[in-house]
Amino acid sequence: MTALAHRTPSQAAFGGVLRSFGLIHRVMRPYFHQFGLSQAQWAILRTLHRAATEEGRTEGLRMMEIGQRLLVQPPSVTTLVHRLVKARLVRQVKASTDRRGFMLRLTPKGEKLVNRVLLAHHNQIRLVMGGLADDELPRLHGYLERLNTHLAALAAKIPATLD
Amino acid sequence: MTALAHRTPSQAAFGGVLRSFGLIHRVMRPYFHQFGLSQAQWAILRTLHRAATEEGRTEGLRMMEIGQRLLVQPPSVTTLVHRLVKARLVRQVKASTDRRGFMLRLTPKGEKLVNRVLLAHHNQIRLVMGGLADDELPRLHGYLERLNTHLAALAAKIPATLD
DNA sequence: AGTTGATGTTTAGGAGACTAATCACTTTAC
DNA sequence: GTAAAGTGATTAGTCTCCTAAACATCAACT
Repeated sequence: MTALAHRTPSQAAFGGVLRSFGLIHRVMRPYFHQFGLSQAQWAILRTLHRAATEEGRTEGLRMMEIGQRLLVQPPSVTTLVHRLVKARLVRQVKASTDRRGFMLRLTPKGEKLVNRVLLAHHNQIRLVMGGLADDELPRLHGYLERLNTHLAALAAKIPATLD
Repeated sequence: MTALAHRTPSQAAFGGVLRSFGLIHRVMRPYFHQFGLSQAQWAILRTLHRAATEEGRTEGLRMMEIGQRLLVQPPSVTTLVHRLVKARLVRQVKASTDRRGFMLRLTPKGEKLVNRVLLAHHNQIRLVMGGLADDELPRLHGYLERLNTHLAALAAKIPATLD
């Protein structure tokens, strides 16, 4: 009918990101389920593992830090971590200097599970991203990185307008 | 420590998509909130509007069809639509031929709201995707389209293995 | 020392997503 | 024409995420 039926480049790319996420979620859910994990739970385990092995944060991470890295609010971290603690994959270590909070670390059981997942992860991610050629992946990543920098600035600005 | 700390191109691009989605969600939530909508509710209204105006589906869409288009399972559609019906934005029309289901259409109030959102939408999406130049957006979209085709094939294959 | 304010986490309540099971109808097959 | 299989939608129960409000502790100022 009208010529406005066509989507602009912005809208097409925007929709592409949303759809990619939805499809990735669909593919990754059964994968994580193999290990008895959800995507959100894996994200926390991986974050703790990375902090310990790649950043030397042997004392662990605070709840808040995890939330910031995963773009998730504190209450979400609370319940998620609570389940992981019950499953003996994560433990809370009292910080002697500040009795409000504590540090989160992987238990030996948690580390073992993370290593088991990591063994399969390389191939799984390659499978998921297999629609693109080796020289295209860095370009896609480059676009997304710049988009994400822009989005982070936008996201940081918006809550301030509600004051 | 180890050389394995670096992420592969697949992992970097994969993480980029997840982060883009998270940041987009953060930016779009308050935007939709202006109109009293959530992102999921808007997706349904927009889907019904597109079907009616661009596809000539004046009779409306079935619950199932909405779920398929939005990559969402039937129970999610049920509760979401129920709220929109209560808000008088959507109505269920009995299909005379099949008494199991019904067709969903926008009410006049719903159409008015969709048009009001669409007025702002162009600019909002441009703002969100503003981190990229005009000639980059189609390239990003191209990559995502091919990725999504690949992912859709993967997603279609996986549930079959559970039979 | 004692309020005041800032910070870290939890609680309460709600929306959106899922799976598995159920209900209501249609269609198919005997 | 009735039983069986299939299809459209809902219910029940769980998980993840949110905002707003409470709670607990720390820091700072008088």
